[in-house]
Amino acid sequence: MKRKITLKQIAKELDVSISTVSKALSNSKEISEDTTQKIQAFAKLYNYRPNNIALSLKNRKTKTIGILIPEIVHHFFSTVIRGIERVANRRGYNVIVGLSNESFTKEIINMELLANGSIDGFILSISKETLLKQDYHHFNATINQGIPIVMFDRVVNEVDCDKVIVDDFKGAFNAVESLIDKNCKNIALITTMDYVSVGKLRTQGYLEALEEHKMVADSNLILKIDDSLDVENNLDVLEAEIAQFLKSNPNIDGIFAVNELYAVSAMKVAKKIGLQIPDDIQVIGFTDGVLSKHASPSLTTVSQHGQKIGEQAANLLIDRLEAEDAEIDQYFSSSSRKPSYIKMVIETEIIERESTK
Amino acid sequence: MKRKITLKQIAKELDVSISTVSKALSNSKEISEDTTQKIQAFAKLYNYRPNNIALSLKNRKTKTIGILIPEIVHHFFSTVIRGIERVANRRGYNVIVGLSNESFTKEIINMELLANGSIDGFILSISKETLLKQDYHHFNATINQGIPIVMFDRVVNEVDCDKVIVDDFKGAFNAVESLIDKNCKNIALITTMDYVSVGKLRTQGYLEALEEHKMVADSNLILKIDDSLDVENNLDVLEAEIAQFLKSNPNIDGIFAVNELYAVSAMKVAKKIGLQIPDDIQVIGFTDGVLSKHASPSLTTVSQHGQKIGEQAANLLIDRLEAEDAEIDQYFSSSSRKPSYIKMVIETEIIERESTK
DNA sequence: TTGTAAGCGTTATCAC
DNA sequence: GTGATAACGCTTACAA
Repeated sequence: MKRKITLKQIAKELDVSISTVSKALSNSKEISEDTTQKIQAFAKLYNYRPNNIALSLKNRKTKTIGILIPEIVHHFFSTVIRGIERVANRRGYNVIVGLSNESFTKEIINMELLANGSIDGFILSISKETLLKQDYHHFNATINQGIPIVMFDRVVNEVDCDKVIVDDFKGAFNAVESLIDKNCKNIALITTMDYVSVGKLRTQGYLEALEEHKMVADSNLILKIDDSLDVENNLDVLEAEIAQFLKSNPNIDGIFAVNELYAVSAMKVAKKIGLQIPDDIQVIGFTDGVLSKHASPSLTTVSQHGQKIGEQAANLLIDRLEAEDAEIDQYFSSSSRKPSYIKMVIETEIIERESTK
Repeated sequence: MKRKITLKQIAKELDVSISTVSKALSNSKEISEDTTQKIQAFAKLYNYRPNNIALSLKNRKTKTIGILIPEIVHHFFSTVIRGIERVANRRGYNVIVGLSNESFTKEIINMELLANGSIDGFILSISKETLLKQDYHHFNATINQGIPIVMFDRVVNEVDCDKVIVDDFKGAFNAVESLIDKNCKNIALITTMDYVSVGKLRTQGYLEALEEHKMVADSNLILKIDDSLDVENNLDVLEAEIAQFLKSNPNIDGIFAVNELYAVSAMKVAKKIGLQIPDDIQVIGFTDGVLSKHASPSLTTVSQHGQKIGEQAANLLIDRLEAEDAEIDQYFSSSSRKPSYIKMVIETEIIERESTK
């Protein structure tokens, strides 16, 4: 077993100094043609690669991005990671992943762990518990330490940083409007509790669309799912709730659900109680995942373009990191004026499938 | 913006030496009660945290695991990551993710990138292109450098390392046997090309089960999908192929598919051509993902327990990493005898749902 | 009880 | 053209 070779060892073998080796390998013209040749050949032979950790320590930057998300077994989030990874890789960065598992404490622990030198900046989406607690001090603390953050999807005004979001409001608005266009008269909403900002915004989009079209919002047609039920693993509970809801509102002829699972479950229940989709009832979901594509009938959805979100977030973060560098080079000071942050909105798009006419 | 504080700064502020600070913070009893108190208070006030990178350099270990997988937008792989992250975190490790995107070259690049000091060991699943090329030198090179690897799911005999696999053969065998028990007489197989080892093993399980029950395998009943078609994004092609297959073999009354997508697509097609599931035709898939759970009818599958795979892989890797440490401590040499590797088999389990009787 | 110094692997500055 | 030295932040013999 041959451990990785270091500059020191090369220097010793070739009987030159470490700095000569270092310079030769970076093609410095301070070093003679001859020695450079010799050293490079030797290095190649022994497959020399500079040690990342040493470089990180020296340069005070790690060239790695910390991703902090609530959950990874999740189509949207993993799509975002793929986007981040893609541009990170292209721009010479690595990606280190932490999962908060929707927990406030785990979010903080993970954050502090990575902030101690392991990463140059964060891309994150806030955990539900944090949103509920409305305690964002750890984000601000991190930013104050000089570690930039880019938030995506679940973002919050209380933290001053770059953000990438989808237009949840407009996405929902368009979805509901499209149901109206398709002649739905009694459009139901299946949503989450309000503290999840995206749920809230989508609800608002729903309400606004109705209003815009002079339709009265009926609170009976709004079903708020208590997701503390861990619905993902209690499908029966979810379906029972929806069944109850549909039965007590037989006039419903359109459903807008704020996520894929709710939409698919609604279709399932609707079929069970004998409704034809899309003839008796039309359904649109939010988030374009595997479920939508493969459900039967396949589900019309509002696509969030997760990969694009990830790509934009990564570009935003890396741009900022590299701008910092430039600034330090130029002014020998990074503590100058307060930076202004960007809020980037990714357009949603309705993907028409079989669940609507 | 206050950058993170270092030992040096604390030392200067408190007018003591760096080593005194270091010792005080680690509660060394070399240092007087008094100074320890003072230093710890100060450190707490300024929220001192040791710099990970410096520690990594000093200790020559990073306490981070490199995960290298073909794809992240994938239920199985993300489940495995979740498992890895869980135990890694518990045992004080971080997780850095690289995606090969099924490409040989990207796998190598990623591997070399991370192997230069960024990680202590790898957990990986081999890309399709690598399997096709059968070129595994980069894995062996990494291991020879003293960086341990744990492979999972897509593994290969040519590389000597710890492995965690599911019993693809037995899983398939059991699935087919269960179809036989449920009175299927003409069981079809929908599988991948042979170079994907898991596809091959599952195919063997299918054949063996038939044989064991004195049923003759009919090559007409085996459909091999050419996944260079990028079937995931060409559902129509896939469904057309399956439709063709089912129509030309109307006697099929049971289907075993080596993945979820094939199974769900088969159900869709079957329904379209008027077959009742499970009455006319029963279906079992492999890999228990979201699709299976939410398909209608919901799909009976062979569950792979991805999270458990991840957990075992992480434990295996960390055990080995920490065993190395102990060895070095004991013998001042790690180049002793050749280690023996473990191949851990995770049992599969059939999850009965509506697609079988 | 405290401090000095070496070392982890690099690069950059400066001297020879 | 080459090499010594310092520095990145930390730990740990070893000296004082």
